[in-house]
Amino acid sequence: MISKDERDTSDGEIGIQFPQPELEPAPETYAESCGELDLTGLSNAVGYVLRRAQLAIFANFIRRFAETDLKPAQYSVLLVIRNNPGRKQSEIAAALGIQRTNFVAMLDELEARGLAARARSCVDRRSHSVTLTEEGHALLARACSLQAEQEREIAEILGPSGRDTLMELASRLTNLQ
Amino acid sequence: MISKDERDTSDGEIGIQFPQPELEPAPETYAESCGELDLTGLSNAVGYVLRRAQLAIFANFIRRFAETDLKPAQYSVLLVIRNNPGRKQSEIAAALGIQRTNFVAMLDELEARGLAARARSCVDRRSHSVTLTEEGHALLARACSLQAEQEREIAEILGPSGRDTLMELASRLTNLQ
DNA sequence: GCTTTTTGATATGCCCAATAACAAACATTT
DNA sequence: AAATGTTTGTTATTGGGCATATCAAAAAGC
Repeated sequence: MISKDERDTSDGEIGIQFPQPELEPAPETYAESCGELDLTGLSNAVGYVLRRAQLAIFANFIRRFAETDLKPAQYSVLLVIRNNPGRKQSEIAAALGIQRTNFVAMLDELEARGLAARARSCVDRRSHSVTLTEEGHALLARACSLQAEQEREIAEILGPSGRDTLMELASRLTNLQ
Repeated sequence: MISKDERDTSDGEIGIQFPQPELEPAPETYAESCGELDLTGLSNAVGYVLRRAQLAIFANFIRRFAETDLKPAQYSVLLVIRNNPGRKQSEIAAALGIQRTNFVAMLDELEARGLAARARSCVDRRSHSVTLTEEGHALLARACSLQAEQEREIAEILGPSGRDTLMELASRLTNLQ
């Protein structure tokens, strides 16, 4: 450890959890090798590659969805609400794999933006029936077409059958214990 | 919006950014439909499916790596350091797509745990050459074998060619703009 | 009636990522 | 050599995502 007294300061760039997909043979000498770094072991890791791909897609999503100011998570919430109107807050959250407790703030924001609405259930006065507002429907419609564009771009990169294959293979991994 | 005065309280379960991969036909009636929710649009989204898969792999990773107390990000850092010993702190960070600024704390912890070490470079007194300690090498060796096990499990699920295909397809997406 | 469970909510903490600002060391220019 | 600019590691701060513990109101079970 280097003492806190001998330190400097300045600043940054991107920032992702896992390395860039650039692979080069490893330097056999100890130190002063220049150029790209060796990423052996990472570029071979399925988790690493999938994460990189997923982050790229999300970044692309954010860019495409800038006009809607929707993040992937918000988009997914709106979608599920639209497809399951009137469901309980906790049901929507569970379907999304989001904890009830963390879903509160998400819904708060969507509600504050006038996209979704809570209503006390007549059947069970504890629960809230969640629905989309008209603005919610309108924005989601726009968002869906944006997402369709993204899917089209992805399909172009992977090829139609490539896309299907990727979806099928990735789906299998969801059941990993 | 429901007033803050009419509220209750309790608790949680899993919690992932995106919905579960269970798809069922959508309910055409407005409210009281029971059973699984309709996830149309999400289960068709490449980003969603990839994220679910990646999270499953990471969760599996955490479980497998419990004995090492290494998170995926830490494992990746140790790997890159081992493969590129003596490199500057900022080089390691950049290779991992981590910002210099966020890499400091990560390295701090690895150093505090005696797994990695910083050393002032003789060439450039600003920079720190990063290396693994002996314990770092030992732990990483163990970790690598754990990761190999995971890759084997994944290959079993995907089939040998399936794994290759997935890696190839996912890699292509990394270049999405 | 009493107890347990469900539901929405609050508070809090951790991890990861982004941004701004800084000081020391270097590099460049004149 | 002095002034200027850049790189490097660092701090501080912020925000998002996820987890946990706890709570009160309502409902369900006994």
